[in-house]
Amino acid sequence: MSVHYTNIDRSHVFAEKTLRDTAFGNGEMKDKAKKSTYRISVPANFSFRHTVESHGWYDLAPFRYDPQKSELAYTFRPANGSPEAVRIKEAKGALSLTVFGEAARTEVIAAVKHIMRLDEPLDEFYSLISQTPGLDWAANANAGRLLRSSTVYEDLVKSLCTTNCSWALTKKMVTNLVELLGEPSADGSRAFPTASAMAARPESFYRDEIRAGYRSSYFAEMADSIASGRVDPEKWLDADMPTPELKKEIKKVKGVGDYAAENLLKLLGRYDGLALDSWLRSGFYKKHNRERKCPDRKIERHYSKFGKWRGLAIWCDMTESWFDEK
DNA sequence: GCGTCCAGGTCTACC
DNA sequence: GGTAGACCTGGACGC
Repeated sequence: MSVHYTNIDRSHVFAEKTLRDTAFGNGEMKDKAKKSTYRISVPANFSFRHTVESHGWYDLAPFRYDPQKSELAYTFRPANGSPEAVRIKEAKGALSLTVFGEAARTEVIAAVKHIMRLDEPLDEFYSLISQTPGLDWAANANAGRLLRSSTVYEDLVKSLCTTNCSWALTKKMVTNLVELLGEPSADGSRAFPTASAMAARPESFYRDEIRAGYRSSYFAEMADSIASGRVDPEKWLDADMPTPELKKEIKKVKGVGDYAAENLLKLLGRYDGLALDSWLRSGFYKKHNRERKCPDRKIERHYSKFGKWRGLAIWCDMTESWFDEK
């Protein structure tokens, strides 16, 4: 997911000032909001840091991440209510959640489980890679859970924002969407805009305000189809169809091609596709092909031995250096 | 400061 | 099925 990945600048991981300025919204508003804390257990093979920093999503609004405190904040929208901010922190083999708002406990926990992928079984993947030099690190570190948003719709829009542009532009487009269309929570931070809020804006808004360029018509069309119910991305999560068929379904959304569809499929828990983009390709050339370009077919052959896990295998293979001890 | 070039993924038209 | 060109932005570069 170059998504995450295109031209990613990981120096921001330590951009403490920026994080502190924006981490948890308006302090005064936060003080007035109802505060609840919960604790949820995590699987034995779960790593907070490797999940949060698995790809660039933590750097996109409405996520806020403070690596110094190992704290991830996210503003989401409960099914029937106003947006609420939740802080997620590791706490001795569990996760500690602090919520500012009135959301039901079950709803908060369900959202965090979805975001952090706590119910995703990775034992088979770890067993497969643990004997593979160069990939065994991921099994040892419990890496491989790819952070996702609270809804498939949000991940779909973000995926579109990663296509054909630098990471800086991706961040800008997502930030603009949240700041200009997202509804504020009690702590002042904003949730990702609803499809209805997006559908209410004309194409010119996306071109002039969001700075989405030629993607503007895609945003407008996508939002309209989702708001009207013609497309329901949440159904893709439990779709009872083979991955190639689901990929075709996803690609019906204008603006979503092979890369974006396969990237979204990874966030749905299907790793059959590699989601190749320029960043992954250049990483492969450097690591496995003596820095020389090669056809995608060669990359696909290289990872074919990982079967249905190949998309996760290439991602772990290319991101190992992100977690080198600093 | 201005103009030019380039990278990035998808769509459309064409072969 | 494969390929070329257009789409748009922002960064890099030269002047």
